[in-house]
Amino acid sequence: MDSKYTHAQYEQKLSAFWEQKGFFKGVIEKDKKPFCIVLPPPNANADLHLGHAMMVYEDIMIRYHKIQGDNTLWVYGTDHAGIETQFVFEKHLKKEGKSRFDFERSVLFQMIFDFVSKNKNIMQEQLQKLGFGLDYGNPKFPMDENIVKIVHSTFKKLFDDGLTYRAKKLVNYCISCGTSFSDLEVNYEEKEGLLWYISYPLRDGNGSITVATTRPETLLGDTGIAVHPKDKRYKKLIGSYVILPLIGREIQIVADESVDPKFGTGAVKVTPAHDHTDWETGKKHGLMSIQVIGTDGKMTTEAGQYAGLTISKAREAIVASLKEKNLLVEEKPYTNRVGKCYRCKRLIEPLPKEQWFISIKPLAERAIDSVKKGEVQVFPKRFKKELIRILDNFIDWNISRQIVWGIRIPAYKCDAMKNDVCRSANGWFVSTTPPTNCSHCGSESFKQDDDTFDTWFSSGQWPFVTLMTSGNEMYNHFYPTTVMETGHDILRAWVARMLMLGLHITGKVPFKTIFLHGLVRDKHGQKMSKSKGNVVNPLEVINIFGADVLRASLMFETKEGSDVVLTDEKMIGMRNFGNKLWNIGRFIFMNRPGTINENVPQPIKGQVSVPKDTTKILAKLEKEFESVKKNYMKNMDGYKFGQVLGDLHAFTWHRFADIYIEELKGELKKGDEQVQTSLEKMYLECIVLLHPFIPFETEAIWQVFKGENESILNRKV
RNA sequence: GAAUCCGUAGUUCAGUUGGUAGAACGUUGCAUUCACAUUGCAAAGGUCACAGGUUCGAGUCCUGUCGGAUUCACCA
Repeated sequence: MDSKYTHAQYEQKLSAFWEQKGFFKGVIEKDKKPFCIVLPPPNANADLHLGHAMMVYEDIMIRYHKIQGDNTLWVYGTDHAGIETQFVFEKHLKKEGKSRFDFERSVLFQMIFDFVSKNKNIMQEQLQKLGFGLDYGNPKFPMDENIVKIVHSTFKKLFDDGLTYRAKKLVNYCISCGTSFSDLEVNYEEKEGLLWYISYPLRDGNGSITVATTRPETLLGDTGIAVHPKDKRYKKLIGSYVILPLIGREIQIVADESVDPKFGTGAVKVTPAHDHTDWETGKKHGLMSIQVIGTDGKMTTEAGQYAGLTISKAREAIVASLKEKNLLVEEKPYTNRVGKCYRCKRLIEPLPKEQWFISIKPLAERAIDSVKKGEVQVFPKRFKKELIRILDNFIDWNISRQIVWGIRIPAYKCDAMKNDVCRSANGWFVSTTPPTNCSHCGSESFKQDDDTFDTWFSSGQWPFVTLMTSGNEMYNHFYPTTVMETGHDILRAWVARMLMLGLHITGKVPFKTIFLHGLVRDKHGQKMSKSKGNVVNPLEVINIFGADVLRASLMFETKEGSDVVLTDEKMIGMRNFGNKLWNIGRFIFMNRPGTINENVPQPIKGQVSVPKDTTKILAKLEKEFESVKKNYMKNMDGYKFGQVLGDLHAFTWHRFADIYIEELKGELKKGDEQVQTSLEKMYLECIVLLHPFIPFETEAIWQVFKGENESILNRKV
């Protein structure tokens, strides 16, 4: 053995060894206890980052349970990450001076597909570098044909169960590009403009109320006025009506907490059809939504005498009329943030568009029930309350996305609408196979919804789609999965949805336990982000220190579920620990019976060497180790991995090496067989216990002692 | 604005139903023909954020204040 452990010499070799031996291949072993984790699929659009490295918790559990003799499966897959991937891909296109509008839908889809396929391979290599024992031979991707099929049938079931509906929602619409954009694609900029103060007369003739707005032209679509419920100025007006200037519509004054009494006059006009906040306010108070601006950028017929005018012309005309009628109280300069199209830089217009929604309530109730009953356990415990709160407040889920890169919604709209059934469904029908005619009236005139599913709609089905597509036997054996391990930041976006969809589609919880890890921070406690420039690249760390050091550093001195601080000092400490571990082995190995040790120390002159009671010392050590092992099992099963690594670190280094080996050093060197075999046995047991945390080095040590073709993962007990 | 978490040694963090304050790194001193200097031995270093309360006893439980972080909402 060398005097130092060098990771570069072993890591890649051992990754290949494990893969070639097929230790992590998904197979059913009926006589063993199943233990299954589904990997939170990384987005196949960029390099590995520390968030992925945190999934080391899963590898620890998989390796631990494999060593315990369970039938383990860690499902591998990547995610298409709809909007984000399309956004990343368009950045690449932009470098070539192109945009998505230069391509047909199908061509664009294929281009992104190819881009993602290439990235998927890179992602796999990088996960292997971390030592992750995934079932790489059976990768999953949402665009796989068999997965798309299940996602389609999930939608059909929800549709048939009456849990989907069509409703309007505001989208970020660009009039000049003629399409809507995701939130990612809207750039907010400061813009100097005016704030207009407009007077709305009260219906009962007792005065008026003045509102401030940056968009007077949307006045035509006003369906309410909102004030803060505690605002003394307006308290007595809540519930009364005003006459909408120029139009004459009677609209009500409502109280809403979201209004800031300090802004403008403390009273705001509510235009649900043309403003995101107003949309929410309108929904809360049951206000109508009247669309006065069309997708062509011109005023609609709802705008009465202003119909057909462009937005800016309408604004001028309306301000002029208000002035004339003495309803314009004031004009003040005002700078506000406006959304601009990232492509053409023009103003984004929030406009209502029909989309698919899922009724969450019945799904959420069932999910809450399963959490409360303990059908699904949550670690750390504090997130149980959080999860219930999230499910309780879950609003209906809009699953339509106006992008190409995604699973296209299998909903079709009939143009003919010949019979009543057809008309009652508004002409929509859902079919999991491409239809040839309308399922209501038989008409051949229909077209498919242009929209794709929200990414979370498919990833929300991930646990069961990945197992179902591996065959019925796999599904029956491994579902519900044992643990869902992920970051607590996606409890709402992902975990809650998996729970709801899993329960509705399969009738079972998708996982028995939820284990949540924290975020990685720098030494100042700051969240890592590219803009702060404090990002640690895991691939770099692996190059310098090795994957074992990265893994151990993420685990050492952390409490389950809390955030992790990753510093150079910690990584150096873990590297030193790895080296110590190696040298303990080296020392025991070089004193194996039969090996000649030339360095047997001579007794120092004048000092009487007292013979040691080695049996007694070894018994004491054995007793100490028994308690370490007992705590190990308890804490591993209780998800206290940081604690476990800390205990093993302290025991192997500061008890086993510093105290006992130091004490028995002389005996070991003199060739005391009992001492040597006892220490070697215990050392190798420690190596096995440490394997889930430090897989490469422990395996390398194992092979030194047991032979090159041997592995901790299939050792004979 | 709401919810949650956190505040313990110079630094990063443990502290498991309340019972004498712990580790790692750093610092200081000592040790080298020794498996390991990526080492060993030893030492110094804490009003447990602050103020109340419960208790025989509080780092731990309760209330409030201050400071930090995250998530959600919002910026007309």
